[in-house]
Amino acid sequence: MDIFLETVSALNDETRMKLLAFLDTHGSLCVCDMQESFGMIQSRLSRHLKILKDGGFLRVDRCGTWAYYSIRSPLDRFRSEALAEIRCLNLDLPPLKKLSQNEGCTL
Amino acid sequence: MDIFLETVSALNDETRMKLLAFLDTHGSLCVCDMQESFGMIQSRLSRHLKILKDGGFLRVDRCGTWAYYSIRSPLDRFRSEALAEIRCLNLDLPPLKKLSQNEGCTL
DNA sequence: ATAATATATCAAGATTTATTGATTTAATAT
DNA sequence: ATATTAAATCAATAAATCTTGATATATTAT
Repeated sequence: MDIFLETVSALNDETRMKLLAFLDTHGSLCVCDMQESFGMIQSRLSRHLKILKDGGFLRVDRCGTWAYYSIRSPLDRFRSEALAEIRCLNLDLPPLKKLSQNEGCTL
Repeated sequence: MDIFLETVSALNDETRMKLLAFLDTHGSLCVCDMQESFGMIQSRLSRHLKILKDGGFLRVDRCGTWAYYSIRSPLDRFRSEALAEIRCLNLDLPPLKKLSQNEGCTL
């Protein structure tokens, strides 16, 4: 029960739906670029990303101090359907602002 | 967005997951029987059932003062997957206590 | 008409979750 | 070593949700 509730409650937030849609569109992004794109403070983003990761939606690749988040693949059926629903919502997403000049990492 | 969030937040509660599992097992039930089975006060159940109905999971058939709730059919893909997940959880459900002597309604 | 039953809704308090700003940890650059 | 940058975590407050008890509405029974 708890595991599924954790998955559901990860979905249960407008900010997190937009983050999923954003990562779905742009692939792998570091926290600072999402922070810049969404105009949110870092602690807020970090918390939401952790909830999405714990809910089984995201993977993290660490590279020095950078953390690159992306949508886990493959997703199970429930999470896939959730993502499909989110795609259909045509959420109003901010433009991607890439600030990080992190050439050292190849993911 | 709001419609899908309403669907997700309907799922986002342990009591409501159990109600879905209970109705999935027993079919169509009136509020008073669920109230008796779960040992919950009526206003609490009524509220949760409304949230599940507004979230698109349940239908209601009214019959005099009785309201019979059951799982909507057909469910769309997302809600079907959610129900499938809930079935797999093997939730600890109370035994069904049927009190209502409502023979007048044939649903 | 009155009483009893089934359900829905409302208001208040309790609980949970989200946001912010500050602090911490760790890696990189000077 | 010091400063800077990226990210995570913590504590306090704000906001949303859940629970309870009371009330309202509507139907059925006497």
